[in-house]
Amino acid sequence: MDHAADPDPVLIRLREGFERIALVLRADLWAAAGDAGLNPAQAQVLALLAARPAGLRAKAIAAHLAVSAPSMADTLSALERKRLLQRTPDPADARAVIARLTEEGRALGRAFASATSQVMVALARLSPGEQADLLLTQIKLIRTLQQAGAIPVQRMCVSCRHFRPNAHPAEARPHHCAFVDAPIGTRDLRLDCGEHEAADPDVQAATWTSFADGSPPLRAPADD
Amino acid sequence: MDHAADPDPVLIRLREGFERIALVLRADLWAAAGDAGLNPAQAQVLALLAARPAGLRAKAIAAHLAVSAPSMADTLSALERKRLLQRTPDPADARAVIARLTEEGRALGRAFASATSQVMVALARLSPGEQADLLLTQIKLIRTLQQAGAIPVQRMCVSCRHFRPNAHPAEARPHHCAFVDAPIGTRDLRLDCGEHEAADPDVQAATWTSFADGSPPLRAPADD
DNA sequence: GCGTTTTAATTAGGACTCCTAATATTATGA
DNA sequence: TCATAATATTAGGAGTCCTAATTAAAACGC
Repeated sequence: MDHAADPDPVLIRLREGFERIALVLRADLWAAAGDAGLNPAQAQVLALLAARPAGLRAKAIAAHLAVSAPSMADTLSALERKRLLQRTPDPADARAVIARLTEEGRALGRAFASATSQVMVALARLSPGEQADLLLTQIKLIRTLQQAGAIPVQRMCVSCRHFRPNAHPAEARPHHCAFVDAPIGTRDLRLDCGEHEAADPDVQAATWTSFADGSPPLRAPADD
Repeated sequence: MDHAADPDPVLIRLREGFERIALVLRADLWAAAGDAGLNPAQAQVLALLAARPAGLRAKAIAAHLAVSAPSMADTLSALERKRLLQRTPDPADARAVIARLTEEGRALGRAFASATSQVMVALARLSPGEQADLLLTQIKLIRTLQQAGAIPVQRMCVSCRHFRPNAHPAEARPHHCAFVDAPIGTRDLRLDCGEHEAADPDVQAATWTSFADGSPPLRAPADD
């Protein structure tokens, strides 16, 4: 397998930690989904699409949930059979289909997305500062994974054109969202915001530098 | 579902972050397992048992991987068919079965447990301090989940009778492992140590207090 | 403009996970 | 001792998940 230079042991431990937590997440998902007569794969699709009123292409859903397109076709068929989802042809591309939730599906998806789980109960016992640090670390990891092509582009604040890092230096909520025109702190940063609009690559890079370094914004705040 | 008082939004975001990372972990596992003609469930069993030379009961394996006993029986049968694992009756309890890896299974399991993954590549880009903080946070979460009964007891340093928190205050590696008789830093803390021996509950509680607060050890270091 | 290549989705086929319920067997305890 | 609990497995069934092959539409090259 990979005998070329064993990796730093701390990396293995951190991966193990994530794996342990992932097992609990999966168990939580079985519990929540099972109550509704579904399984984790179906629940994940509902939770994902609940935040996407316009729907998503089958291929994009597969990419977001890290399964193959045929696997996703199976799951979409199961959900359509259960009247929780509809597939319609994409007007912009006759090959593609767009999957949207029905009303019932949307209600279920929202419930899955906001349901309390055992992992959240454990997270609640961390201090607010630890929660903020953890969120920041997750954002860094997700950004790296995204840049490596391991996951599709996420709708995070840090890549949004409405995001103004360190617009209010030295305050508890140093950043700013120009869309809602409100200050935001580290704990408020979204991983999947419905209002996200990707900034230009150059702006994204500059925004990230400012965000990560705590330095003042590098660009004129006039493009909104 | 759970309409009683929506949870703190930051908890949902943190769970989402873990979910994103969990998807990558699963994809990594498919990739590694697929190369060996296995699937994630089988690879997880091999990785778990590779660290348990004495083997583990079927029920315990199921608990560790958060699946039902019949599901685990399926997976164990698949692995036995592939000659990667053997089931033998437990001499201490004629109802129980102990699963052990064959030589081939052990080699594969070790490879899975130490293989580099996309998540580890991303983790490597964090600073050493961030890695230490993240590991500490994971330990806190895992400990809480363990106390809540969401996961079985783990073989972590912080619950081991050989662990001496803050034995070397104000040093880079403040803790100490009496088994290997060496100082250990936060980054060295194990989540699953083969030499783990559970300390008495009272001692565990005192150890945790000292560890989490950074205060000196509360007990006489004479029980080893 | 028209063939070639690429892309999106699905079907086909098969291994296997995962569940609940039921069963056999052994341990535990009133 | 006899009922209860615990361990594992079998039975049955839904559904995930893969790769390979297929259909159809879009994009590209010249």
